[in-house]
Amino acid sequence: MQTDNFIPCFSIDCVVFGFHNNELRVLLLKLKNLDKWMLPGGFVSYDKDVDEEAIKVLRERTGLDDIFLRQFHLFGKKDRISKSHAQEMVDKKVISEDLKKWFDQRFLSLGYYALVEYSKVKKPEPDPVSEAIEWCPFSELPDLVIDHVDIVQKAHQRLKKELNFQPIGLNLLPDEFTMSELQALYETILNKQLDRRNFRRKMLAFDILKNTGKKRTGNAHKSPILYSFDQEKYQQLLQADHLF
Amino acid sequence: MQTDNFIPCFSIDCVVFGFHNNELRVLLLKLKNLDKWMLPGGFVSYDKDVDEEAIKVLRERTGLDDIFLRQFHLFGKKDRISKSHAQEMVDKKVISEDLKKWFDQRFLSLGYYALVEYSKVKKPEPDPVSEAIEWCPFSELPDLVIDHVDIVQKAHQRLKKELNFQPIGLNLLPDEFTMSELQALYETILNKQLDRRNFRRKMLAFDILKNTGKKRTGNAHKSPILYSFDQEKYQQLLQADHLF
DNA sequence: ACAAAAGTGTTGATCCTACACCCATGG
DNA sequence: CCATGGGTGTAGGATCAACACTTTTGT
Repeated sequence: MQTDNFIPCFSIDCVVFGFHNNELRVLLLKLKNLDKWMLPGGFVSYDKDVDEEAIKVLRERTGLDDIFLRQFHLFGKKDRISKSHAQEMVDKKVISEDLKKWFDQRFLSLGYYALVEYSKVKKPEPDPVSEAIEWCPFSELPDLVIDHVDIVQKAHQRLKKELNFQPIGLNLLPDEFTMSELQALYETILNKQLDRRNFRRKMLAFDILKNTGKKRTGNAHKSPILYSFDQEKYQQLLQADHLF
Repeated sequence: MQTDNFIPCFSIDCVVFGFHNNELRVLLLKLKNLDKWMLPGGFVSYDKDVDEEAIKVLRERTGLDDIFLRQFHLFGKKDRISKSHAQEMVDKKVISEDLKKWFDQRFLSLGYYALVEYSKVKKPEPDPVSEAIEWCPFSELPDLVIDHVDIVQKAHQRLKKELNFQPIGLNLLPDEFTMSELQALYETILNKQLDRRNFRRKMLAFDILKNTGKKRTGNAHKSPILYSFDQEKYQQLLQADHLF
């Protein structure tokens, strides 16, 4: 790692949300030789926009390019990283000795959250510091380094709030999906039950769903209609950001 | 200025909103020897929380301590500061030669916005780089350095959005105020007219206003009731952050 | 007495919520 | 044929927008 190119004391952390088996999940890296996990993140080169670097992190980790990605908070407490953190990383051979100085800095970390379609993410090779990359259920996060739990929680709070202003789903669901699947997504994020019939009515009223004419069969019940998003109207609504 | 103590490449900018003569205003500094203005801001010491430093900037500039202050965006474009900016500051003797190196860095700037009560702010002495400090009308901002116009605009956008989630006014109005004054504040921020009667009903429904029993006289019209905020209920509502 | 802002109440439209029935499908 | 989830409609309540009349004050 060429740390000379990086702006010092500054990092990026990305909370990547996916949705699978009716469960909200977060993409996490397992640190080598340590029973701790971390958010995918990185540093900012002197000649790159901060947002660019965040996009790069996402691309490297998920292979996805056109992604919903939002900056949401700068974590800047002076003692957010414990004194022993870098030393422990060196001791456990997570990082090499010569990187200790870099990781021993005080870091301000800018949090981003991303919404991605679970199935489209090719699970990539772990990198030099991590031995695994996994989709962990949001409801039972493993031990995370530093203040990464706070970052995930704050990202979720923000996501919940944004639901009031923005349509959501285009980035989290497959191209075709049923109304129930869309509802399950909302219920998971908001962590509360919604009325099936009212939900449908409301969603259709937004006029961002296209009935594909197809149905999903094989479910031992009535076959539900498959919908897709009307990309154009969806984007319009995203811009508008009026209340939902 | 002891730049050694500061985290490099990182600054804070504060958009301080005030309300006076039915007008939204922003606190700005006029640069010495230059026909440009800037937002009050500062840098972050290695041993201080970022939020602490923002509070400090506000205290130094307004004399106020207990202030509504929110982080809202990190401005991180690589070319947000023009190459010639630092040189110009040196040429015009805004900063001394030995500070050129510091100001020639690439800076990421964290934007905060604050709401303050205009009348409580003692207009302080300008500092070494500025020759004046003024409340400029938001609707007709002067020439600002770097991307400070964008920062102000984005702060205003965010403020508008937050109005949907939070009560506002406690920080922008004097202790006692009329319903019309409160309405004028909302109308100014939202930049649209509201119905007088519906506004009153809605506000009273929130149950955060106390009728002081007093009236404002001397206006050649019916004397309006003076209200004050019920601090306790106001704070409760702030926490709750449900929709307004 | 009058001009102008302040206080108050009502009505219709709209939106949201709660709820019940029939339909289709695979087992 | 039946269990189960999927599709549809409706009635009551709450909320919001639009609007008009009366009151108070200084001049």
